[in-house]
Amino acid sequence: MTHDTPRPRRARKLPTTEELRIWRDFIETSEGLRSQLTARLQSESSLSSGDYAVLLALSEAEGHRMRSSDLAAHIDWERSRLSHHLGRMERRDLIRREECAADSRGADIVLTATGLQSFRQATVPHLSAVRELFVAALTPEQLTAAGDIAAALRAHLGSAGRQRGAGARAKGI
Amino acid sequence: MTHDTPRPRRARKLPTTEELRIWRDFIETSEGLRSQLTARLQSESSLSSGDYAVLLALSEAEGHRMRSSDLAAHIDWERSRLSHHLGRMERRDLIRREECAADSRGADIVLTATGLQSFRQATVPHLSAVRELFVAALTPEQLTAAGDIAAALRAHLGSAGRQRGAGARAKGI
DNA sequence: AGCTACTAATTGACATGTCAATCAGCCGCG
DNA sequence: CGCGGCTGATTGACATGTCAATTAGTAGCT
Repeated sequence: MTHDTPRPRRARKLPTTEELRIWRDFIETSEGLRSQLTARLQSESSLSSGDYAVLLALSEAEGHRMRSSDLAAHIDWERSRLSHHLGRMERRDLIRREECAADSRGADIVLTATGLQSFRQATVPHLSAVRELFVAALTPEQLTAAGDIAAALRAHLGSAGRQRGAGARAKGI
Repeated sequence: MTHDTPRPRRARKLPTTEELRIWRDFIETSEGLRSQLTARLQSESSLSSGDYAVLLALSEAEGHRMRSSDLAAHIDWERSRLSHHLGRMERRDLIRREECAADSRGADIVLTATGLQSFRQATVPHLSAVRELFVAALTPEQLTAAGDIAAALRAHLGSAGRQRGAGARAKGI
């Protein structure tokens, strides 16, 4: 008459077919959106969404310059990712690295004239693409709902997630 | 007192600040979700979401085998992407390539025993993660709304997008 | 000063994606 | 047949990401 763990009585509950369908629709659609936006940005301005995020942050920063760490925190990237990306952007003359006066370990990332110009040319087409592909596709109610859903998911991610490495990523698209 | 093109009256309409905020929330949150799911999958089964998509398709295929092209179409990947990925999966003994009897240009991709086992071990934890991070975060109304929003965006993408290369990508997460 | 611990940033190795080029085998048609 | 064009798949070059070192400089403590 033992009664220890007779049935698995699993803690894990699985989604229904319908829930799974919605999940797939949701995630695939947001992927599709992202890839469309990225492709347009690329073709209209030769910038990747990563480039855009970096340039946006720098263009808003005082003196068009920012410490590498601060930049990474601002756009929520890992530092090594940023470092690699800055290397590529520096080769294209979009940004420049300068020594940091305050802390000689640090690097100041500076927006170049070329970088600023590229960003300025990119921004209007990009924003209008956001409007066309996202905002215009939804009714006002749906748009509001999308905001609520994002907030709910994020709140949940913040509490339930976080256990495994990754947090919210990929700001600035 | 001239009145010629005093205002640009641009064809492009831009999103409002609020619309842009929702957009960013939406896209960043779905990125965060994706990265969480990917990280969990990785840590619980050493599979990437790409691996999972491929294994899922093969596990449902007749004879656990599929022509490379069909597989690519099924999961909506570019062929070269699939080819590279299959190379990596083959090295890990998750799949095997065999000559295709019908068309000797073709390749049959076959699920190995190892691959099937990995997939089977991954599926319950993965689905329960979907439930935990997505389904459980939303009210039933929000879940429905999420489905509607995805459908609306997808329909719009299908008509307005498509002009530039990329379509809906990244199935099977 | 000297030691230790912490922080900033980069680097290297490798996984993953895209695009263009290539290579081989199929097929229709003179 | 045989040739020109299409299709299936792979490849190479390179962009992008992640993770684990590594390098260099700062700071606190004795």
